[in-house]
Amino acid sequence: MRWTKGGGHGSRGYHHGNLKEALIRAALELIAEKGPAGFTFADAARWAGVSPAAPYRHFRDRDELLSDVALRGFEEFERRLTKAWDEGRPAPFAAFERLGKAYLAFAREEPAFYSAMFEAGIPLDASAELRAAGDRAFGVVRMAAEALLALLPAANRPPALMVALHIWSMSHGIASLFGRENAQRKLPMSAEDLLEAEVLIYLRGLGVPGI
Amino acid sequence: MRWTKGGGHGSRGYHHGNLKEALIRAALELIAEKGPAGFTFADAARWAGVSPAAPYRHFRDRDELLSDVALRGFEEFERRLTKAWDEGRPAPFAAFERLGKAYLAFAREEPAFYSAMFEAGIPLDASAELRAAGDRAFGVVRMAAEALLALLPAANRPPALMVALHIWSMSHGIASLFGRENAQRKLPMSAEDLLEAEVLIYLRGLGVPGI
DNA sequence: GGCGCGATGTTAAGAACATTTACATGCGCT
DNA sequence: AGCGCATGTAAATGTTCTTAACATCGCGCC
Repeated sequence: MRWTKGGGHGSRGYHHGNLKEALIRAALELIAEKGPAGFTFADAARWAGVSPAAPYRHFRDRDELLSDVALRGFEEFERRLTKAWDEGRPAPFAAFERLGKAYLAFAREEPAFYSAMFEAGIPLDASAELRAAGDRAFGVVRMAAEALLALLPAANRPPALMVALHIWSMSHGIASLFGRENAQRKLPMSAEDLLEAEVLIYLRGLGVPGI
Repeated sequence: MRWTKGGGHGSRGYHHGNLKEALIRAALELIAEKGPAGFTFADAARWAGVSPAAPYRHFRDRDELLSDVALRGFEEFERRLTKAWDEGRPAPFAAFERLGKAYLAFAREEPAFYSAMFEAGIPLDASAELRAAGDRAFGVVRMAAEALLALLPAANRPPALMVALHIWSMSHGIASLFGRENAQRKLPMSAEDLLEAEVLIYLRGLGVPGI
């Protein structure tokens, strides 16, 4: 019946055809509904329409499923950050602002991915793949930091790694405190504006020209 | 037998004497060991030496227990931040640095509290008490921000609330990404140094004199 | 002093979940 | 055609969640 490609979905036979993908989608649905702790292996199986034992053919346990979700999350995250950065066009500073907005947009639009990536307690080195994907995503921010620092005179140019970590921490702090529905606190401004102002002040502190 | 005060602990009769406190301590132990998702109501009961049904006399469900833990966490957090700030002595800037270090120290020394407060998915308005405690803790940062901004000429003085939110987001970002054992990433410097540098650059961007 | 009541714990029981084992199915390859 | 491996099911076991019925204790009141 070829589920893998083709889109149609009807009754199925003994075999599902693409259970692994279906389980990952189920996890995303369920995490989005009730948080990373709010879904069980059995839930995912039910959602996919298979028996409670079926998931064990694809994942050792719930954590491995979550880890796989996190992996795909980092990959999508990297795609979005890369697209937002767009190699620094038309100017590093404008691209940098897009990067921050993309970070927040990802947290808001893909809360299930974000939860699995940062809040589910999955250690980043659960697998080499996961760490590599996380590193690639961070690499985008680091590259952006380098491009921005190139605008500074070499004399007072701080380490790009440090600046990237700073930017990441600001974005992550705002996203996890104020970025989503279950935000911790009402704000007098949008999370986007709050982050933009924060980054702006920070860059002024670095002495980036034109700010 | 007076458990409530007295410290001694021996065999107990039918009643525990102070089960609610014991359950909260149990939750802290277990969260510290295995993360906020890594303990069950039954675990806590076992740890306290009572039957699995006993906790229901004190908490509606697991979330109410976690919420109580978070409440105490915010209270302790506020105490520590207040002590670190020490009314801005000897100078606002030095006190501000202590505040940041106290934030990270709390996340590192009380990971169970920190998890319950920020990562367990307990909404801040689970109870009015919880929100109030959270607001009081944030109030310390806000007060510190106001004191710092007083050093600026009134003309270019940004809103204290915004600055406090910025500081909070930096601290929280660093604490949750790099602050603890299960940190997401190896760092070329300590989390404390990373945060101090970040705040310094930010304050320079604000134009705080003497930085 | 004894009675009774409310608070606090226990036992017991049913449902849901996790996890393993033995079994069933069917796709793909020769 | 038929063999073999991957994939799914069924059933069984142990754990947890949650409620309901019962037990015990502390404490106020007469």
